[in-house]
Amino acid sequence: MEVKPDVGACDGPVAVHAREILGRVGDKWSLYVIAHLGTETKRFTELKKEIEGISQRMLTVTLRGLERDGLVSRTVYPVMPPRVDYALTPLGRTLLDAVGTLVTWVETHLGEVIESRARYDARAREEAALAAR
Amino acid sequence: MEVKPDVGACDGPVAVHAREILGRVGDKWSLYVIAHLGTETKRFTELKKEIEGISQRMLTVTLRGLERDGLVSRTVYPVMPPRVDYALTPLGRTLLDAVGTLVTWVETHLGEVIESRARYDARAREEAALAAR
DNA sequence: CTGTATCCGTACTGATACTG
DNA sequence: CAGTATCAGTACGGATACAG
Repeated sequence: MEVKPDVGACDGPVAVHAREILGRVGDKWSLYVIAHLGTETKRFTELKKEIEGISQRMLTVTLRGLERDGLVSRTVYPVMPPRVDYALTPLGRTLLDAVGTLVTWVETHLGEVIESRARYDARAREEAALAAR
Repeated sequence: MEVKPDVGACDGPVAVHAREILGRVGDKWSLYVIAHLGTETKRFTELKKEIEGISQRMLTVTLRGLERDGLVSRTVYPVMPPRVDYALTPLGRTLLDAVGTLVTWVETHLGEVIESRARYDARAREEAALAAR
């Protein structure tokens, strides 16, 4: 796929709003929620269990944001105990490709990034030691 | 492309570190810097001018982070006035696809997201007004 | 079960001023 | 030109308690 090297270089409406959208998609949890939902329908507690480390609050906040943006649908069943289903909307499902690409990239190149960090930090420590003299 | 619906569902090392990597890639500015660099080499000020709204500090911080992760190379020319060139490394260039997919998605679906937000907010206001009685 | 409300520490951010 | 240093405001994120 061809990459557009000049996102936002033009100052049209797209550039103006692009950041807040990426802010949603790129925030700490949204990508995880989207990836975990995939094409399935899941309940609140299912997501909570599967997405390791997310707090109840953050899951709620993230789901609300995604719902507001039309990426996730929320279905409440008025039963006791309550039951709420979440699923990607058609719009949300169009994001799966992009998310999948990113996730695959991370899985593929994670090792290289970690090694690069280690090298960088080692070099930084050396230079700091040198400068101390 | 096939999406893996269960990122992090397994609790291996990938799941452990995936978030910090996505944290780098998905932070407020990294995607912009990567997209703007593309396959070109650019100077600090060029990037500063092209990426609307970024502060000098944040551009520095972002570039340092990307350099640490091995995604961006930094070349200093010891001349007066100083000149520093930035470019994507081969590793960084492998990210262009993923970034491009996301950027394209945003450009394509931005309108739908904004409309959805407007609808959601309008509905929320109605319900708030109803509840006030 | 699926939330909401609140508190509180921290990390991020931008503005500003200064340097080689 | 290309940074670094500092500081103050804010938004975020987690823990906890409580409710429908």
